[in-house]
Amino acid sequence: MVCLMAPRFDPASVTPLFEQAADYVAGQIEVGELAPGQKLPAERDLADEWGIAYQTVRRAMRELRERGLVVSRVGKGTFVASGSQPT
Amino acid sequence: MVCLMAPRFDPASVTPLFEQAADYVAGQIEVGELAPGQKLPAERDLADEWGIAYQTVRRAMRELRERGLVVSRVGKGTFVASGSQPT
DNA sequence: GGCGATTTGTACGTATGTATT
DNA sequence: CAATACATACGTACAAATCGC
Repeated sequence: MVCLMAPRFDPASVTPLFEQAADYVAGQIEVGELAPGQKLPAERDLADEWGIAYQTVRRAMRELRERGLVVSRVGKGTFVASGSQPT
Repeated sequence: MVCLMAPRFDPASVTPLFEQAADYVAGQIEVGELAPGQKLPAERDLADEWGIAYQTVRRAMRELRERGLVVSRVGKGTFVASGSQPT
């Protein structure tokens, strides 16, 4: 099971929460903590675990999708994209 | 067959729809209109009858489950919990 | 055992309203 | 005013369990 421990995002930071969240996941992928094909927790679960709003997680995931780092499918989940490895 | 007439929930109210729905069912149980062991209509049917979204009914049912008023089983349905009577 | 219908459960996608900064 | 964030609600797709045939 993928964990993605609570990374304590900072609401007071100049970088917005959705950016912090996206960068955090991107980092986990780069480091290899999240492997291609691996399923992420549900967005609403992440919202709960991270203590931020669902729509903020949505936006973070949108960022990651646009960067090609993850792929989402309705009814299935969000997965680390194939070819998102640190070479 | 259990009916649970359309109670005309108010989308403009400060109390959210899922809360209104949960309170409505809870009231029916308290009054004895719904007896322990009795099967509720399917969640999607309730959504239709009440004119609200399935996921909103889901959340109302979640509330009721957390209050111990109903029990749900996959493939079977949702039932009024034993010990949910008005004493 | 298989198949279809029923029903709850899970999950992403989208829209809107409100509050705060 | 605009961007961010939160909460609610609706829509849709996919999944698993149960039951009757």
